[in-house]
Amino acid sequence: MQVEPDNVEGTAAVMAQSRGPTLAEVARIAGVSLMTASRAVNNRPGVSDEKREEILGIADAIGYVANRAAQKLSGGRTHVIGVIAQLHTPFTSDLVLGIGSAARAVGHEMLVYSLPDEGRRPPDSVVDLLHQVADGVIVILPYASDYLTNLSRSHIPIVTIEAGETAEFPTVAADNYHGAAQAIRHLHDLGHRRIGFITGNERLASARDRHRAFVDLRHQLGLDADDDLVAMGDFTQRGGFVAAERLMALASRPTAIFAANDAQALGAMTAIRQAGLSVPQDISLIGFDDILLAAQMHPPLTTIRQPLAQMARAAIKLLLTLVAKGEPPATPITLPTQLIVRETTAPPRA
Amino acid sequence: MQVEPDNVEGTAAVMAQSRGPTLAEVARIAGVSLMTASRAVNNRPGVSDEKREEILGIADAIGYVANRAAQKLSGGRTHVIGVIAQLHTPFTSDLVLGIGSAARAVGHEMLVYSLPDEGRRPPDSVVDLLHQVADGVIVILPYASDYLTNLSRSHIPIVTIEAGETAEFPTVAADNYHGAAQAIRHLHDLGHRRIGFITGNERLASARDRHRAFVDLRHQLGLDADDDLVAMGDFTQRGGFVAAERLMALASRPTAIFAANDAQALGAMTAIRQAGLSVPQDISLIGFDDILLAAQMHPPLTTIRQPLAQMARAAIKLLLTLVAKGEPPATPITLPTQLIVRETTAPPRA
DNA sequence: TTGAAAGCGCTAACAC
DNA sequence: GTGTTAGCGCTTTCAA
Repeated sequence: MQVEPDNVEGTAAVMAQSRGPTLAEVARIAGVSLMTASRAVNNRPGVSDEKREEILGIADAIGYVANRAAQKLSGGRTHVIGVIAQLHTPFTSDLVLGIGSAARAVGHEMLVYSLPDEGRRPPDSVVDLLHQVADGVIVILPYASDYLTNLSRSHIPIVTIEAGETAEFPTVAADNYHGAAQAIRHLHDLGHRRIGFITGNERLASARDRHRAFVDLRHQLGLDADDDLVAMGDFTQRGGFVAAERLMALASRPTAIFAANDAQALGAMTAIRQAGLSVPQDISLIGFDDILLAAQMHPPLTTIRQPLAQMARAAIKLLLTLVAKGEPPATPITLPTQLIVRETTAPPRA
Repeated sequence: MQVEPDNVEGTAAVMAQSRGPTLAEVARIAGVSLMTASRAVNNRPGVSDEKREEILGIADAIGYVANRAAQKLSGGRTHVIGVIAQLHTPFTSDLVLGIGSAARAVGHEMLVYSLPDEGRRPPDSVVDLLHQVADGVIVILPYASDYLTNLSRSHIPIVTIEAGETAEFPTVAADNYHGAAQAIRHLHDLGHRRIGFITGNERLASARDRHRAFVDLRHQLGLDADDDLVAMGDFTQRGGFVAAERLMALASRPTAIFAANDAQALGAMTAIRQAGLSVPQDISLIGFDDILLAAQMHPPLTTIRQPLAQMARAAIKLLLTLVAKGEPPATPITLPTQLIVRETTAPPRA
């Protein structure tokens, strides 16, 4: 059952190229030059309205579909945007969907390259691959990987979502610091004074910002500040599980836990239950992201919502501007978060 | 905050084309012709071993990356395969990841087009778009959409996973009939005699096969056969919720429910709980697919596993063969399923 | 085993 | 407003 590509290709024979109608045909039928047809089809100036309409009609009639490979090759715009993301991660894949909608809303299509699992090194040329068909690329930084360094070589229009170690590219992100602050304040308002924190993958700025907010707020609000209350996570569900286990094993357990993202909150939920406790009666739990799943858990998860749709739109806008003007990266765009209170947080036991 | 693409493009100015090294450069440095370089790089016969190695070395040294758009345009192979799928659906997105791995395992890359939500009509030209860069396309049929009809026009190498209404393309699928039979047998073995069924979206062959198995087995095993016990679903979580609500409202409730997929089982779980019952004490629940989430639910879901990795490999193999030989579609490939017993099934209450 | 010529479908640049 | 020319980077012929 092993596929042997070389073998298969060795037999290459028929190669159904099946090319459809081309611009040349449209032009021929319309009795105009290639360029006039091109201008009409691409909605550009330089064609009389009547001719334009006629050409468009013909194109539609014979089912003309622009060949993006050819457009790209000749230096044109394809109206395709590429996205590089790790589809395994819930927040990331939700975000990809949002980018797709945002792209379509402005007349572009989206093509996605799914980064392989961690550990397997992503091919260096992925950005090139996407750029060979897309006008620009949006990179949703993976939870782990020094991927950005590879990217910085290429001079391709790139926008990142969630900055990593370095910030060499135009970036869109949620206000992670204030979002995390919202979470802590919510727990504090409910009466919690002993709050545990599960960190994210601190190679990402988002994780570091959330951590920083936790430390700052804990101090500002005068909460218990044992080092034990901070457990290292990595943004994965498994990481959240392990970290929460450690928190549960503490002599003096926290009455609430803030997980740096929803995936970890999910893992924490399992650990809490395995310790024979229940949420929110024994332990309150709050996450970050508001992934689709958060509302569907039992009980539904209280969390900090990242403005996914807004982030997607902002990233697209940034990218399109970059593609068009080749402008230097503006300052990072930061979007506000929102506290979503569901059923995993409650006042602490008396 | 609205993006106006035309506006943006109007300002087009710099357009950083940033092209990297080309084959021509490799050839020039190596002191050979373009064709020799091409043959060497593509691992094809017609080049002496020493020349080949030298050329490969140079290509590597100057960071040559093949331009797939150009390859495609001139009728060559790009070693990219395209996937069209609805990323919203858990099983589908799991499968996409599997296809990615399978593709990489045989030296190909995968590019994904995510079909927009139902209701919004997918652009007809998506297959063309993908085919303009990929050698062939794998279509994971969406839970709803007469998408296939649009596809049949194009003469592009296409393999589908999960057949829909028609079966015009080479297809890979799990053995839905026997998988569903496994589910019913499992419940029967536990002692259940009154089993509810939540159908899938019956526009897909997979849903119809599972339904057929339910009806057949129910008869063979002499189970209760009220019409009420079959509730229509659509493969979505919401659909499962609504269908289960109906089953819960029955005067004579089933003691077990078979949901045609895991997403619906998730929805059913919520409905069962809202009816004040618990799984599996009051009602046993079994799903189909074994999505990643199934094992992470509380309690973990008993289900029928589709052989995802195998399906992915088979689809890739089929596609590559099709691309190379242009052979007529072989008979559909059917892969066996597996019963995964977790914690949502138990003997009925005495 | 190697190379030269032609062209894939399109657009930028420059005519008119 | 319209057309012509050239060429993107590669691979297919076909010839040596």
